[in-house]
Amino acid sequence: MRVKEINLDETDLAILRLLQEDARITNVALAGQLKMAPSATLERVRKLEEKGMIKGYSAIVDPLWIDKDLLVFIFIKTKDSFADDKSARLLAAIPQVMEVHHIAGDDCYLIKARVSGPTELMELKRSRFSKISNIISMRTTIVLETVKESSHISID
Amino acid sequence: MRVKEINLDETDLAILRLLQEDARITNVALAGQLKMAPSATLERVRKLEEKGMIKGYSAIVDPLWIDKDLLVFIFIKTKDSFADDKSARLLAAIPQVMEVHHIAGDDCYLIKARVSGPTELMELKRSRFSKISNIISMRTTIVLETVKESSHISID
DNA sequence: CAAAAAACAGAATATTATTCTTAAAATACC
DNA sequence: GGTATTTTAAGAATAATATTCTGTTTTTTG
Repeated sequence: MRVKEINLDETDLAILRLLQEDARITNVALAGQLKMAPSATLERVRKLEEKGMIKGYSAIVDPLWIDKDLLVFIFIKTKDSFADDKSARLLAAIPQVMEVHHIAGDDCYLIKARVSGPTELMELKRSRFSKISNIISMRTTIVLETVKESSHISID
Repeated sequence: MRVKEINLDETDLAILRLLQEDARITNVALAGQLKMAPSATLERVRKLEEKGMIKGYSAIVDPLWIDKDLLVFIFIKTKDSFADDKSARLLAAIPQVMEVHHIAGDDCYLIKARVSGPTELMELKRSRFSKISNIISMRTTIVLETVKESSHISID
């Protein structure tokens, strides 16, 4: 069931595609790609931002350059009741934690985190995760190699 | 063992932080934040881009607005030899597939994908994944709720 | 230490962003 | 269907920023 009324037209979708590809494209270039006047595309982008369809813009930084070589996925089981996301919020507040998903199945949450290596990973678990009293168990999956890592959502 | 020589100074790191937060910040505002002249920050950003520390810039689109409500993580086991990433490349080429990680453990790959719902998920498995002959098994984890999803890497 | 390279600052120039106004298109209402 | 209203687009004018260039300062190298 649709939560949000879908009223994006094909031009809006094209704008989203182009901005996912290059958030720093000039408005003039964007207008050129869409065969529109710059003031019209500017207004469209403004609207997409204001209404929350575009939540922001981010630089894609190569993790190797900033000493964050190790990517891990951590499955966490907590004592939280289903209506309570206190642990999730605590997890989300940890800087190394990039993603917190409430998942179906035995475990409660799937965490994606980036650290510099095993040392920081152990420190993360000992000093940050273990402070969250509702955590019952943790299971870590180590990423050996990343073939694709994109925040790009495919727009039909 | 460091693969890349780390020679980013504190100003470079500050630039990366600011651009992760808002990729569309004007160079003038960036320079203002760093108490530098705009031409100096422009040159710095150019260099970070050229050398690959910044791989690009992306708009963060709210998936709900583009009918991609369902987020799944799929564990895939393949017959690939360790030196062969053919399946991974085929998986990475599928538009709905956002991430492909080679992981340690029983399964070979962890996939992150976004689809509109169970129907598209089944279609993805039947029509795209099953075309990859080396896939032995698939195990899907459904995300019920996302508490945090950021591409933001914490820079110390 | 001297020379070379890298980084910075500031001015000038080019380009783009933004605002405003008007026109056109789409939607809503009767 | 016709009319009124709203939304969207286009284009001109203005403001702001991006970019280039030059000279100076700082850092690195031998």
